[in-house]
Order: sequence, then C-alpha cells, then structure tokens
Amino acid sequence: MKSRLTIGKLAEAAGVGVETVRFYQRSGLLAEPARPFKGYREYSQADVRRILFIKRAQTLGFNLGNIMGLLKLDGPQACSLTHDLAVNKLHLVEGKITELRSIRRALKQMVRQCELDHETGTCPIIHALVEGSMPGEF
Amino acid sequence: MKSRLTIGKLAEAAGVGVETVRFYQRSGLLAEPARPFKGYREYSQADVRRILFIKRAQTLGFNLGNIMGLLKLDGPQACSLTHDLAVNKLHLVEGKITELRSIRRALKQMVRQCELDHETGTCPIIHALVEGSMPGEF
DNA sequence: CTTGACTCCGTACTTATATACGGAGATTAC
DNA sequence: GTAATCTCCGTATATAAGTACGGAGTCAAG
Repeated sequence: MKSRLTIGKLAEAAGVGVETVRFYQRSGLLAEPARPFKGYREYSQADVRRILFIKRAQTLGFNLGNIMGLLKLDGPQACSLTHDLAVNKLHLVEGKITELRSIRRALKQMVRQCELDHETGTCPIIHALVEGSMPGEF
Repeated sequence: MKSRLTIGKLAEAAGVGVETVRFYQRSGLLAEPARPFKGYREYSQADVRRILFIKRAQTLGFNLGNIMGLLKLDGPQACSLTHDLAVNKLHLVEGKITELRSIRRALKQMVRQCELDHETGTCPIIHALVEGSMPGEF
C-alpha cells in the first residue's frame, strides 16, 4: 500500500518534528517531494524509511554529512565505503569502551574505599586519564 | 620545577587555543589564575594536566558539564560527599558503556552485512533504502 | 627605540543539528 | 459554518563548544 503522507504524518511516522523534515529537505537529505495539491508536500513510505535510516545512522555516530554521502552512493563502491566507515567507527567505539571500563574500575574502587575507611583522597580517575600526572593538586 | 606559564604557553602545552583557555575559565572549568604581573594570567603545569584531562574526557563522550562533575571528585572533600558524587559518576559512566556497547553491536552487524553481500555488488543498507525494508537492527 | 609578538577585554561570529515564531491560507472535525 | 488544526514560507532562536575580531596596553629582540 502506497500511503501518501502529509508532512505532519511523515514526521509523526518517523518520530521527528515537522521542522526537522523541512530542515532535512533544505539540507539535501530528503529530495523535494511532489506537491500535487495546493503546494502541500506529499510523501511516501520510502521517505519514512529514509528518515529512520538517518536517525539510526546518527546513533551510530555518523553526522549528517557522512549520511548524505552514504545516501548519494549506490552499488558496490558504496558498500565498501560503508564497510570502511563502519569499521572505523567500530574501532573508535571499542577504544572508548576500554577506557570507560578503566574509569569505571577506578570509580568503583573509590566508592569502596570511601565506604570502608572514612578517608579522603584524590580521585584515581583523573590520574588514570592523564598519563604521567602525579596525584595531588588539580 | 614549577614552571610558570603565560596563557599562550599554557595553550600551546595543552594543544588548545588561547581563546579556549579563556573560554574554559569563563565556564568554570579552570579556576581564575593568579595575576601577579600587570594583570597577566600565570599558570602552572597542573593547569596543563587539567586541560589534557578535559580533552581526553571529551573524546570519551563526556560534555563539559559532565567533566566539571568529574573534576569535582578530585581534591579534599567530605567523605560522604565524595562518595555520593562518585556513585553518581559511576552511573554516568555505566550508562556511557551501555550506550557504546549497543552502538558497537549495531556497527558489527553493519560490517557483517556489508561483507556478506560484497560479492553480489550491492550494499544491503543502501539497497534497503531505495526499496523495501531495512535489514534488521543494523 | 622600534617592531613584532603577546596579552588584555568584551562581544560577535561559527558549525551542527535542529526548534520556534508569525501570519496567511487550506483542511478537518464537530 | 465556525473553530481547531494543518501547511506554507522565511527568518530567528537554541545549544554546545569553541573561534575570531578590534583596539589598547605590554614585553622582548634586534
């Protein structure tokens, strides 16, 4: 079923605001739709999917520029570009996870320390984060 | 050696711009330094470390507000206050880890899809946008 | 002592990603 | 048929995190 949508329906279906749709249009992320009726924009389900794609790609760390690039391309080279971008992001994300785990360890230790001895110290996270920094004045 | 730095030297040592230092000061991320000399700010190595910390924390996805909170964990405080702050930041960090793990999962899926279909010459992600439904959960 | 680099300050501008506003016309619900 | 809602448009505002500008004072090198 090819349901035809107004801008408001599209926005609702995709979980964004009407203004966001207009903004995506201005930005070139969505093509200007047909306006068969008093200048009112008319959208299709494909537009819903396109916005959902944009939103999902955003949560993966792609910005709108990246996304526009992805959307413009099709065919085998698009796949390899997509692949490379994804692999890069993946490495970035794994590095961050590792670092956050070490911060978490430090924080847990801090909490435990605090609960055991009622002693005050400086925060181990900060020293874990800044290589070579001495404990003390911050 | 307690080298005393001008704002320019500090900025250079920390790899940021002079204006950024002033901005951090306005934002409360750096304390107003002493100005023993015609109103010129004077910094120490501790300020360099503090800026490096800020920059590092940013790459992990903390915003300046978060970072201000993390910085408050350091230094002498009432133990109960430290404890509460630490628990609070621990939750922040765990949320960040969870978020990144889900991004990682999605990216891995995306990479896998691309690799599977690479021989066929079509990118499943792009293809799905043109017609039909998205590959699940990408 | 002159020249160029550095510092001061407040304010304005930038980029990315949207949101909001205002007023006119169209559509829909009751 | 009237009120509420929706759509149109261009422009303005929001937020985070800086970055740049302009003019005046100051410092360091040649």
